[in-house]
Amino acid sequence: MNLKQLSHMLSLSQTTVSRALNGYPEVNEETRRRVMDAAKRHGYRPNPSARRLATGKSGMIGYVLPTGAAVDIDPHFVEFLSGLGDYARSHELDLVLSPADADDEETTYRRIVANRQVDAVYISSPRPADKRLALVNTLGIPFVVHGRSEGFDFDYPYLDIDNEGAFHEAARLLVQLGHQRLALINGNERETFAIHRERGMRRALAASGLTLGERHIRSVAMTEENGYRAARRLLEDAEPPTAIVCSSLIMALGVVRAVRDLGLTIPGDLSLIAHDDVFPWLRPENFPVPLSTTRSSIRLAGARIAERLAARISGLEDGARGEVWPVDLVVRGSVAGAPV
Amino acid sequence: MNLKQLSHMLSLSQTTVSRALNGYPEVNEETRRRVMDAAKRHGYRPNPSARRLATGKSGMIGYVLPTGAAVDIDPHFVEFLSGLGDYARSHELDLVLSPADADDEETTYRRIVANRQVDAVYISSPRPADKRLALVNTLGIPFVVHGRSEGFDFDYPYLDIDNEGAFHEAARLLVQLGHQRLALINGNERETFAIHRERGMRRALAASGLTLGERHIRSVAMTEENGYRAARRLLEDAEPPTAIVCSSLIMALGVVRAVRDLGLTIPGDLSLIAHDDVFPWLRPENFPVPLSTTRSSIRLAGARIAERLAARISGLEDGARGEVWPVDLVVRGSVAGAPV
DNA sequence: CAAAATGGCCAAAGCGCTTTGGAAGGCTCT
DNA sequence: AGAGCCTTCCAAAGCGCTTTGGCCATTTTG
Repeated sequence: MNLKQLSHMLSLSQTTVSRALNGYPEVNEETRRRVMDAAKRHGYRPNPSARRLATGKSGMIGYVLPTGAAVDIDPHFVEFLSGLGDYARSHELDLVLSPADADDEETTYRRIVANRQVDAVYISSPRPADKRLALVNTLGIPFVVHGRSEGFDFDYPYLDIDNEGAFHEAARLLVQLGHQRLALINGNERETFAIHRERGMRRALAASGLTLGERHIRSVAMTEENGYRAARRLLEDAEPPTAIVCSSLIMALGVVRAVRDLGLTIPGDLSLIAHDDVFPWLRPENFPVPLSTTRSSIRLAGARIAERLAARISGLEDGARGEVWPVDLVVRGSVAGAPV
Repeated sequence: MNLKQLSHMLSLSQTTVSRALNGYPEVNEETRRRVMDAAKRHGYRPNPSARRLATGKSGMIGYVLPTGAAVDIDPHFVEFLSGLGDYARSHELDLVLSPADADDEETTYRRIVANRQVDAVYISSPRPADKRLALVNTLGIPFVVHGRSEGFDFDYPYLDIDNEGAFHEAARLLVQLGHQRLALINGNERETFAIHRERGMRRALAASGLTLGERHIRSVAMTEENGYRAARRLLEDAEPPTAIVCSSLIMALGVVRAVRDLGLTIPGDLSLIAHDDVFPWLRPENFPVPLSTTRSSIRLAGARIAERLAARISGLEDGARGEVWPVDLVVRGSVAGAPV
């Protein structure tokens, strides 16, 4: 059933039927009702390919997926996707993933924009002065960034959590509990979120005249193994930290293992706070010692980003509105006063 | 730059240029070269929307993503996606995720087929007599199943690992080490892979006159917490198992925690083998006691599925070829002879 | 009361490809 | 020499929508 057939059986022109269906004003309400009714009764659905060709709109949102033999997709991605799906499902919005060589995403961005394959894109894990941002900005496709970049002379729409504030609060608590030597096990130091977390922590320490020595920062990919290694190096140092703040739950698993291997205890010898993106399959309260966390659901962020992308596509949102979500600090058994 | 312009500047008809570009035989090799050359020089790329409208082919593969407030996307999905991307990247194949209400995926399947949004789909985590399989089979869209179903009177193309064999081998090893009471912590019992694993284990036990009691099987969603709970119930039983086979690394984390909480040790009091899908962020060799595993890279499976989907789209593969990959049994410190 | 504005509809021209149904020219073959 | 056959190319007809420009009848306006 296509438009031609439908309009013929209604004895109307394609124009009128099309307009009626798409809510244009220049059609009689009575006629519109007739059309709507017939369309529903015959299960008419406009052919998206044809509509795309005519309008240039695809009704899909895009994501360029960096891939490569040495590239692992972040497990957080799945949670983000759940959130995106939560929103997209009820709006018949599809998501197209375009795999790209991680060393050359630009080609792919250009392709999907030139081909008008998607109406909007989102960008995740941005870095300062991230090229992708500058690119999509000049390409003129609607987008929303999950996270923040830095060092641009233009504004852009984003959704980020208050990483700096979160780690500031975490460190502040530890300092108040008497800890003097704190350490940070961070994610990739080139990503903005990691920079912000470090900044927040430094700020909290500085407020009490403390500093974060180079030896007390480790920036690594977020795996259990890296968490373990980082913790070992920190704890086997001549001046080991008495508290660690850690950028992910998965790394925290490694930290806990290292602590155990060294015959230390949490929170007796070491206080630990980690950031929790809220995975259904790994929960901080179930750690051997319930883990204190800075918590922010990445799934909710996914849903919100989908919502904003949809809004930007339909013109309901414009401008460069940045949105920063506060982060909860949830205190559990893994923090205690500094050992004496 | 579109076909019209290109053909005009070559003083050729659109027909000829189109044919030259798409490798049809009825065009002079000399002309074809000229066309190819000009196309490359001017960076001509056929408009996919137009091509879609004309041919009905989209050049994309689809996946219906079950979502819902109570539905979590499997973290394995991300690894699978990495593999898919490994192949798709070099073939300019995009993946479109269509979020669907987990209780009604049929509507979405019908939509994407009716709309010709994708050229092929893949189906994951099938159950016996899975409705989706019957559906796509009748809808007539090319597909490949990741995993296997059961109880159909038609064959279908799939890629699966030898779950039954893997768990058979794992259990056989444990029996040979003298274990008499084995337990299984499985995934969702309604999914085929879980059924196969249980079957494999039962077969191994039966071969030695042993059985797997109802109390010694737990089927749960694969989270750390569920692994913990299942292990506690098993180990606090009047007749606790001396060995556990576990369907995922994440659940194994919970098992290890339970063992510890109960003051037991691995492998002294309990031998443990888990299935490893090969996550970059959690590796069995880094468990407190290196974990024995049945191992199969889900990422490689993703790449292979993408390859087969592409082959089916282009007609290089047809029929209902099923492909079953063997699974490695990797023995590490977590298994030992049964306690005396 | 003529002129202008409005409401409701339509025919046809795109959108940029692929594909059908020739057609022209050169060749071989009887 | 004419029929028949390749080879190589082309004009034009889709694919199924949206949108432009206009038409007619009715209503409003000065």
